[in-house]
Amino acid sequence: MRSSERIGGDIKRAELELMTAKAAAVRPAGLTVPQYSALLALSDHPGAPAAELARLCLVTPQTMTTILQNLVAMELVERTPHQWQRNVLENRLTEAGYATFRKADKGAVAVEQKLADAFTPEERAQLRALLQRCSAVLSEG
Amino acid sequence: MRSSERIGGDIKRAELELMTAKAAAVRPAGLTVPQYSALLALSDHPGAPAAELARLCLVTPQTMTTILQNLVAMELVERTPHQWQRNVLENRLTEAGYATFRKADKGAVAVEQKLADAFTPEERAQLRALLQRCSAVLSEG
DNA sequence: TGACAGCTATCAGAGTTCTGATAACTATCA
DNA sequence: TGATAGTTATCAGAACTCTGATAGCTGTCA
Repeated sequence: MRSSERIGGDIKRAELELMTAKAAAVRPAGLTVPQYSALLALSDHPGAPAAELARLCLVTPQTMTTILQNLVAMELVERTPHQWQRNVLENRLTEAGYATFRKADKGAVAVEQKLADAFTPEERAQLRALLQRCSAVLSEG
Repeated sequence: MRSSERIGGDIKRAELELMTAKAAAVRPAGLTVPQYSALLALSDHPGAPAAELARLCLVTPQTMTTILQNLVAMELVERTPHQWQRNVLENRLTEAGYATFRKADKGAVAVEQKLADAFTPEERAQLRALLQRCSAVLSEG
């Protein structure tokens, strides 16, 4: 099997370009892409524990802990003990965190919009269906 | 724009599953995916300097240096000064490096084959064309 | 009540990846 | 010859990411 016949390379390259474009889009807000992803998840799930944010962002809990530590240091996120379960820490956006997220989100949405505009609705549905089949096949075994 | 409408998420998820599957495939050989990628590039380009391997693997030279350092420590790669240009270091697979690469490559190729088999030739061409359009659009601006 | 599974969090260690800055060599061109 | 551009390599710092191991809490079920 020659490299030129491998689908994986095309997926990787597209993901790489996506990350590069998104990184450039959220950098003016002072964020990295994983930090933006965490803020996005947090804006949709206020008070979610780190483990839940990790599932939403497709990373491990350890990774999310690292990301949250940096966001707390930047005073964009607050971690407070859960009212009932003392073992759980609730995460919430601060005022500054919400403002920073909105600024970064404009850039990130622009990237997604640019990507979406490159396809007809039919092509878009086709691409997503094919990608979802990739995910399904790969996660089988 | 809702998250469910974003193409980026599908690309990311597919790439994530691909990395997970490949990681599992090359782990028995004692390699990580980036290490395998470096060995693959090296097997096609014996003696290539780190900068060229970095371009082939779509990473920065600094990253490739880190990867090569680990591979040298594992005695899978040898770095020798270039005969003419003293500034350049040539990288070559050792015997053990070649053996390890072949073992890992079997697993990696199996993953690619499984992925390819999930599509008809027409679908495969379609998917690759759509992904390449993604890359092109994203790297424009 | 006690054992167990499943959730939470965290520490430790390693590998990958980037940006930014620095240095040295080669080749070209004024 | 000397300046410039384009290579190469590397150091320093930071962020992200994983595996593996440990510990506490909650709920269920025997």
